[in-house]
Amino acid sequence: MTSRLEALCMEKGLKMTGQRRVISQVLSEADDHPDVEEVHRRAVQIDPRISIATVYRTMRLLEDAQVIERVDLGDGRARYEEATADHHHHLIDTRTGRIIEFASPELEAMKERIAHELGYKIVGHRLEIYGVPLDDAGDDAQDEEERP
Amino acid sequence: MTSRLEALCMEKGLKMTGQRRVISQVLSEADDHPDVEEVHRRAVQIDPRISIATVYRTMRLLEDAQVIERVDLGDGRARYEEATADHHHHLIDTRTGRIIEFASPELEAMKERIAHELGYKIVGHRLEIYGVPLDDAGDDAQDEEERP
DNA sequence: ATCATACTGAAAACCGTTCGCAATCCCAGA
DNA sequence: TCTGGGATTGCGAACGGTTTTCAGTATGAT
Repeated sequence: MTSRLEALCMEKGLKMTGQRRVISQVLSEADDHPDVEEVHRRAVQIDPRISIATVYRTMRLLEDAQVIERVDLGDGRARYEEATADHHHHLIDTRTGRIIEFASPELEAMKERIAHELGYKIVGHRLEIYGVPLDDAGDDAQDEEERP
Repeated sequence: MTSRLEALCMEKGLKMTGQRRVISQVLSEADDHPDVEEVHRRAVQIDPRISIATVYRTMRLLEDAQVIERVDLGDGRARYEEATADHHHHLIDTRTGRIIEFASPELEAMKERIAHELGYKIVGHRLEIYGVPLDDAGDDAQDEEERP
């Protein structure tokens, strides 16, 4: 069965090897933001003969083909998500590591305006919010020592 | 002569060694966002016997003491700036690498609101805008291939 | 001045990522 | 369907930024 991303790859004219098929499948099924190691872990479960180097190479390939997008969440390793048309950003739950995506047209407009005021045209941007759930934010939220 | 940051370090009760004094001086005089290697380069000019390991250690120390702040501009290495009371963000000129700081109370409020709507309390956040100058944005700005 | 303690330099270890190379695979063309 | 040759792979080595180890040194409280 050909996965969503595999179809996309073929559309883009990428040579479809067994490894790329497996990685595409893994990424199609992922609903989180896995890093390379995690993608490899999942890929190996489908076909044990996939090396981490190939995962690295394939992620870069898919990124260049704009099939996936790299997300730098400041934890020192690259994470990935499927490429989407709309710009969105991430709220990271510092307690659990959960990542919540959100979009805000107003925010986009405001950034656009700020850049313009500074004499610049935006070619890219990223916003990350680190937070703790409101309900249990009372205890150690104040001196939560994060190194984002 | 004791530099601004050196005074701050003493206030915080940090043991002031020769190396820390020099690094504090370098950071006090910096008006840009140097990475560790750059700080080391400048420090060595004042006292050649400072090792890069000490710079790494001192930067971490000063960061933990909230004397300086680490800025991750997505270029794979840590950059630093003096800690400030107000939250500000960075606009990076992708042509020249120039970094422009800016602050926007409205932006802060909007982020606060967004996080709140998602049920979160903000403990940290960062926004980076990558852009090109408006005046010469016409040529290759469209397909500027950045990997931020 | 003394001394325990914290700090330093140098080199090795680390971690995520990329590269070099020989072996292997994919697929356009026959 | 078979084949040839460029693209892709696995492995291990290399890489760049950062941290650590360890023996030697400097600091500042006494």
